[in-house]
Amino acid sequence: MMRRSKKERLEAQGWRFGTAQEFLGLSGEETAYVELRLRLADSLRRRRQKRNLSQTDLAKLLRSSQSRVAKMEGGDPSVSIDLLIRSLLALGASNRDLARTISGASLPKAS
Amino acid sequence: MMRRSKKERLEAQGWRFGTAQEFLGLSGEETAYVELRLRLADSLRRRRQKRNLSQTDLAKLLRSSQSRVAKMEGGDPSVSIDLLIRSLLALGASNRDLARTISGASLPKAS
DNA sequence: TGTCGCGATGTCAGAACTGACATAGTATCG
DNA sequence: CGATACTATGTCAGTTCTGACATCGCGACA
Repeated sequence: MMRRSKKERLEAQGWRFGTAQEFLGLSGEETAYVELRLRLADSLRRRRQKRNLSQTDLAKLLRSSQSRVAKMEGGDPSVSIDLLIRSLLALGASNRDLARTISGASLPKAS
Repeated sequence: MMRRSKKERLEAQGWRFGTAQEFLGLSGEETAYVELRLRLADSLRRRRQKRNLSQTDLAKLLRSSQSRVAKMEGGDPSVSIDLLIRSLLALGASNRDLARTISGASLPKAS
């Protein structure tokens, strides 16, 4: 499939945010996908922290595990967007919230 | 996991749109998830049709199969949001487009 | 120093998803 | 009536994702 290129792996786990096309040639569609993942990941971490939950707490809430939460927040390529979205919803995000995050409004002022 | 309840199956494949909480008791989070899937599915079909592509054409474009495209558009529970999003991106949707779709702006005037 | 809480990373068995194939149901056109 | 084009549905082997577990690093605190 088109999924899971070495490029993406690098991009996603190397460093979280670089905003853009970076130095490797990804098609617009691929960058959009990667950025989407990272935005959701960021949003998840933020929501969790705002609630003063540890990753372990959140894991319990999601019926998942601390390690997976860490991977979600870290933008690990082994995490699907599905899982990110379900987690955000579980944290009380609305569809509108998701939309905001996805379109890039989620990083208004970093920490 | 929280995924794939019989309810969802029914909801998702029974009939496409009912807009709301329907008669089965889904939590807000669950409905949001289901609606999200359906919105993306609808959006995909619309984009494909706007381009005058058959499901087979789109399948080729996505390097997938006609049957999977049919399932994507039909909101089949066996299709992940991941795949829907990747497909929409492949059809040229931007993150902003996705956001619009997700927040519900995607059904302005049906067919 | 020890240990406690928190987060990151690697691994793996089991669950979920995917492409492909077969097949069936429509509608349109000679 | 075929034949053709398009979509829907079921199945399944191969791939990907997921939860759980183990382990490591780091800072705080006594």
